[in-house]
Amino acid sequence: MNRKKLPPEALEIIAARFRVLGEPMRLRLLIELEAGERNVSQLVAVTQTTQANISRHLQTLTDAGILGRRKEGLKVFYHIADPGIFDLCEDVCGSLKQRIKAQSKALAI
Amino acid sequence: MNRKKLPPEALEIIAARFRVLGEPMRLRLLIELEAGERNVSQLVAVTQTTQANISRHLQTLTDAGILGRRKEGLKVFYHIADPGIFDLCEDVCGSLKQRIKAQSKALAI
DNA sequence: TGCGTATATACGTATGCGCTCATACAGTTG
DNA sequence: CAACTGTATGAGCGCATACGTATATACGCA
Repeated sequence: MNRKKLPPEALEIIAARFRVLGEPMRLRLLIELEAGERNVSQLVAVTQTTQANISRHLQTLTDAGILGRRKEGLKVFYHIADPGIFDLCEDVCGSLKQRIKAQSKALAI
Repeated sequence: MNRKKLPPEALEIIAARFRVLGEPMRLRLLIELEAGERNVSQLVAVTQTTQANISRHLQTLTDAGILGRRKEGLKVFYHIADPGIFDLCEDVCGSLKQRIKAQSKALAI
């Protein structure tokens, strides 16, 4: 890909995507939803924070196209709409592991 | 990978990694450095911002293990230390393209 | 040693965002 | 309709951080 040609707006869009994933609570929600769809109350119960907070994070993730929603009566079920997200996490984890390993070797631990 | 078992600290570390990539200016620097190592002045010239600002971003990227530095006299040359970063960007771009395509289809453009 | 250049850092400011509380909205049930 | 449950949202607070200005540090050279 011709990255050098990317205009500033494109960079901003890409950066925004990264920022969405830059919150532990949102990663927590994604991991929880990887096992299957959940409604808001279920997620609140698992994450031990406010329902308002969860709702906002879910909205952020949905706006980013990462989650999808489905209403069923009073409840709203969220699910992973872009599974590619987990490849990203995998890459990051791999990268981090490699760095830790290199540091360990450097310190001769 | 057993993501469900990831403790909060691990999530914070991963999120921090994403946050580092969540700034357009830093992405700009990474793209510039993809073509080869550059010193600070060269990067300042290309990015049209303050030298102080560039220095800080370079430090952030270096602390994250994404960049490496090499001093040569007065100049400090930075280079990509973790090329895996570009795979991440590639994934994000692919994900975004797919989403845009889906939206286009939905709107019958 | 003194001067100029390249880079880093201290400081203040502004902005964004995550969080909570309270409340509004939507849908179900009596 | 009233009462209740589940979810979204407005308002305000506090913190993190990107940015510019000014200054400090590191290095080469005369």
